[in-house]
Amino acid sequence: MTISEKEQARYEARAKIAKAMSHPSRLWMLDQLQKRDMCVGELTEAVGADQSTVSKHLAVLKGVGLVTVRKEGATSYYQLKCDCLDGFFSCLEAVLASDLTCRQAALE
Amino acid sequence: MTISEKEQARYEARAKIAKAMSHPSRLWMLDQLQKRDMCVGELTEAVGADQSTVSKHLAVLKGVGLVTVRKEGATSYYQLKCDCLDGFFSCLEAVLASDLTCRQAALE
DNA sequence: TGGCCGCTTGGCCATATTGCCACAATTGTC
DNA sequence: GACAATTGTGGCAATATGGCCAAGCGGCCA
Repeated sequence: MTISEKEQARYEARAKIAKAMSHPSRLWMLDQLQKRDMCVGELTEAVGADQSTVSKHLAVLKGVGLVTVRKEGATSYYQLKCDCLDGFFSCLEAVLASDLTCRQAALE
Repeated sequence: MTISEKEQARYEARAKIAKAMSHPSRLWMLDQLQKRDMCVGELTEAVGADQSTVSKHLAVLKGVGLVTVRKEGATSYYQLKCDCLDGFFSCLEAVLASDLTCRQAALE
C-alpha cells in the first residue's frame, strides 16, 4: 500500500490546521474566542506574553482560516470562524483521560 | 483576566497531544490504525519514509498515549488507544471546507 | 553459535518554531 | 500637525522538529 498524491495533500492540509492549533496559547485563545470576539490587547493581557507574540499567534490562526479579523478603529477584533472546536477539544480530553487512567493502572 | 496555573497546565497538556497529531504522516497513520492494528514495516512501506523515521513518529504517538504497542516476536503491532478521532478529523475537515468556500468567495 | 529480520536508539544536520525587542503603520484625539 | 493608543513586521537567538545514516538490541531459525 502506498499513499496517493491526492491523499498526501489532504493529510498535509489537515496537519497544517492541527499544527496551528497545537500551541497552548493558541489553543487557549481559540477556546476564549468561542465565547466572544476579543481584541489583541485583551488576549495579550490574559496570555501574559509580548503583544507582538500574541499578534503572530493570531496571524497563524488566521493563516489557516480558523479566525477572521474585524477592525474597529485602531483595534482588531478576532472572531472564531468555525463552530467545530467541541469535537476537537473533547478528543483531546478523551486522550488525556484515557492516558491518565492508563498511567494509574500501571502503578499498581 | 489572566490564565491560572492550573488552566495553563491543562492547555499545555492538550497542546502536547494536538502537536503529536499535527504531522501528515502521523495523521495518516492514526487514520489507518482506526481500521486495524499495523506493524512498523507496513506503515513504513506505505508512508515511504525511512523505517527509523516511522519508528520515531510512532514513539511520539505512544508518548502522548494515543497508541499502544503489542509485541509478537520481533514485530511490533501498534494499536489505536482512543476512539475519538472522528471528532478530531471532522473538525479539521470543517475548517478546510469553510476556508475553501471563503477563498472562493474572495475571488468574486 | 552465527546470521538474518524487525525494530529502536543515538548522532548529526537542515529547517522550522517561538519569543522578545525595536520599529513601522494606522487610527483617533487634541 | 503632534501625540498617544493599538496593532503588525522585521530581525535575532534559543530551542524544537524532522529526516537520514549507522549502530544496537532481541527474537527467530538453521
